[in-house]
Amino acid sequence: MGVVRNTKSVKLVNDLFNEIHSAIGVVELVEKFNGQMNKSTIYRILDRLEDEGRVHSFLGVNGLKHYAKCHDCSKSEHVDIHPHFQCTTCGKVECVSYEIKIPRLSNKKIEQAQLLLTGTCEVCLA
Amino acid sequence: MGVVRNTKSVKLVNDLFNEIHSAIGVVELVEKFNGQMNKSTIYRILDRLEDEGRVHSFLGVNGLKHYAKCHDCSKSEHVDIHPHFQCTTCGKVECVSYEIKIPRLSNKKIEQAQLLLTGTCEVCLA
DNA sequence: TTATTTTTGCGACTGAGTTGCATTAATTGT
DNA sequence: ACAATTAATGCAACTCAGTCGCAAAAATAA
Ligand SMILES: [Mn+2]
Ligand SMILES: [Mn+2]
Ligand SMILES: [Zn+2]
Ligand SMILES: [Zn+2]
Repeated sequence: MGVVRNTKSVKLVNDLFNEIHSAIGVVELVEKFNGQMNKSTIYRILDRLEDEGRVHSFLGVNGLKHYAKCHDCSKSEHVDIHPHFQCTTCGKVECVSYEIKIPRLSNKKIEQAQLLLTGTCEVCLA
Repeated sequence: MGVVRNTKSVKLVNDLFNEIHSAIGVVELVEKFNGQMNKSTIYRILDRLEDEGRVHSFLGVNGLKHYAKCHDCSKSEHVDIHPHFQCTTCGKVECVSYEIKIPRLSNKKIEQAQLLLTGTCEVCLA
C-alpha cells in the first residue's frame, strides 16, 4: 500500500478513459499503448485504477477483460453496477444504464450479478 | 461434417453429465479424466456435444469455460437459456431456473443475455 | 539535494485453449 | 466376418492473456 503516484503512464491511461465513452478491452489497450508503456505496466495500472474506484472491469463474451470509467465509485465501494453490451458485428463494448433485477434463490445468498448482453449496435444496424 | 461417433471417451463424458447435476468447469473435467483421455479430446468432445445441443457452455466468474447438460435443446437450437450461479466459497457452479428479463435498448438489437450470479450456496451458508 | 518508496521495463513464466498430423477406433458396405 | 472408409484420438508443439521477480528509473518526502 501507500500513496498512488501520478506517473506519466497513469496519466495516459486516465486520459484515454476520459476521452472514450465506450468500454475497452485489455487487448486493445495493450495495442493502443504499444511503444508508450509495457504490457505489465498497463495491467498494473488498471488494477490500481480499479482499486481506487476510477474504473471497473468485466469480462466480454470471449472471456477477455474489459474496462470502463466509473461514475460515483470510490476506493471503498463500487456502486455503479450495470449490464454491459457487446456488438457481435463490430466488437464495440459499452456500459448499459439499466438496473439489473437480481432473482432471489431459495437458500442461496446472491451477492453480485453480472449481465452481458450481445447483439447488434446502432451503427451496425444502420 | 458427418456422423458423430459414439466412442468410449464420448460415453464417459456423457455419463458424467448424466450423473452430476451441477455444472462443471473445463479444468475439473480435464482433471477428472486425467489418464483416461487427452486434454484435446475433452475439449473436442465438449465442442461436439454443444453442437448437438446435449450440453451448453458459459463462462464462470474467472472467465473459465463451464459446461452443463441441456434440457430440450437440439442440434438446430439451444432453447434453455438461463442464469448461472457460482458459489464464491466452495466454487460450485449451477444452472438457475429463472427467466432472464432482457432489457430493451434504444437502437440496439439484443440477441442474447448471459447472467452470472455469484454468492454463497446453501451448503456454504449452513 | 538526498533518502525513501513506488512504479516501470524486461524477460521469463503460467495455464487455458488450439492445431497439425500420424495413428487408432468406429462405422459402413459387401 | 472382413475390408474400406471416415471420424476421433494422442501427442507435442504452439498461441495468447495474464502474472511475477528483480534490477533500474521515476516520483514523492525529508
Ligand atoms: Mn460498465
Ligand atoms: Mn446452464
Ligand atoms: Zn456494432
Ligand atoms: Zn458453496
